[in-house]
Amino acid sequence: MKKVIVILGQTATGKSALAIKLAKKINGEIISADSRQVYKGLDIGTGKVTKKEMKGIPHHLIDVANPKRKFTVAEYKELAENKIEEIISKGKTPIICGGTGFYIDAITKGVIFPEVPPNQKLRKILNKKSTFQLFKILEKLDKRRAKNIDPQNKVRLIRAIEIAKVLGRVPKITAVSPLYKFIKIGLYLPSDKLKNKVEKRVKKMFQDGLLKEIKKLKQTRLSKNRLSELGFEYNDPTYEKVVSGTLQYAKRQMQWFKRDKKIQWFDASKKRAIVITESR
RNA sequence: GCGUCGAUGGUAGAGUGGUCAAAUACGACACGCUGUAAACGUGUUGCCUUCGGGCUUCGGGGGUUCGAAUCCCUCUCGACGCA
Repeated sequence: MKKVIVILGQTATGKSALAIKLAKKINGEIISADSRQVYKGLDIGTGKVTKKEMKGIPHHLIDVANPKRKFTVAEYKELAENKIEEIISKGKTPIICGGTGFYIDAITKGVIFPEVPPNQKLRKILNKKSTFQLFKILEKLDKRRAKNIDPQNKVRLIRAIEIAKVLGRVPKITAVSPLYKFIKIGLYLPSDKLKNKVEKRVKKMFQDGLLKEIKKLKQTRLSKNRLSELGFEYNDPTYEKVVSGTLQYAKRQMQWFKRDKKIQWFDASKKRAIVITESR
C-alpha cells in the first residue's frame, strides 16, 4: 500500500514549514487540508504559504474556489483523492498538510458522504423553521437518524432532512477501508509557546496588510455574512481579537485531533520532531 | 468645595424590599459532530455537599425591616455638572 504522509496540528505550529522540508527530502508534493485556504483572495488571513516559502514544492488545493461560493468537505475529498492518485502516479509521495480536522478525516478515514448536494432553496425554507419543527420533520422522514441526531443543531437537522428528502432516509455512516497507508504526524506546542507564536504570527499578518486584504475582499461584493463565515479575521479585526480568536480556534482543533489515536504527536518546539518524521 | 449620578460574579451588563447564588451576553472549562467545520450544537462556570441541601456573596462600615443587591446614614472610589 502506498504511503501518504499527513501533517496536522494546531495553527501556528509550523506544519507548512515541516511539510516543505519533508517534501524536499522524500520527493513529495503537498496537498493542503485547510478549509479556508481553498479560497482565492484569502491569503494573509489564512496564513497561506507564499510562493517563495514553497521553495519549488508543488502545493495543491490552495486557491481552488471562489470565496463567494461555499466549498464543502465532499468537494474537498474528491479533489484531494484525485490529487493523491496523481502524485503517486508520478512516483512521488503525497503529503497532506493542514489543520482542518474534518477534511483530514474525510480522506484518511474513508468516510463516504451521502451523494446529495446542498440544496440552497430547501435550506432557505427550512431555515425559517424552529429546531423543534425541523426535528419533527426529520422524525417523520427517518426515525433512525432522528434518534441519534442532536435535536438542537439546526445546521445538522437541515442537512439530514435535505438528504432524507432525496434518498428517502439518511444512510448509515459507512467507511471503506482506506486505499493508502496514512502516516499521521501531529505537531503541537505547549500553551505558552503557542500563545507566543500566535502573537508573532498575528503581528506579522497586520504588517503584511491584513486590513488591506479585507478591504479588497469587501469590494468584491462579498456579503458581510459571507465574510464572517470565512472567519473572524475578516470581520472586525483588532490585534487582540485576532489573537484570542486564533487561540480559541487552536483549542477547538486540538479537541478534534485528540480523538484520533493514530496520530503521532511531536512537540514542535523541539527540533527532534523533524528528524523522527524524516526517518519514517 | 457644593450638587447629581454611579459602584453587581473573570469582563460587559440586568435586577431596585421576599420567587436572587443573582437575567443575558462574552470569556473560561468540558464535550459533541453524516456535504457551512475558524462553521454548527450541548453542558458546567461563588464555595462545600452523603446531591436532599448547607454556607458566604452584589465597593467598606453601620442602620431600618420578620426579610436588603434593592431603603436610610456614613466612608472610599469614579463620571458628569456648578463653583
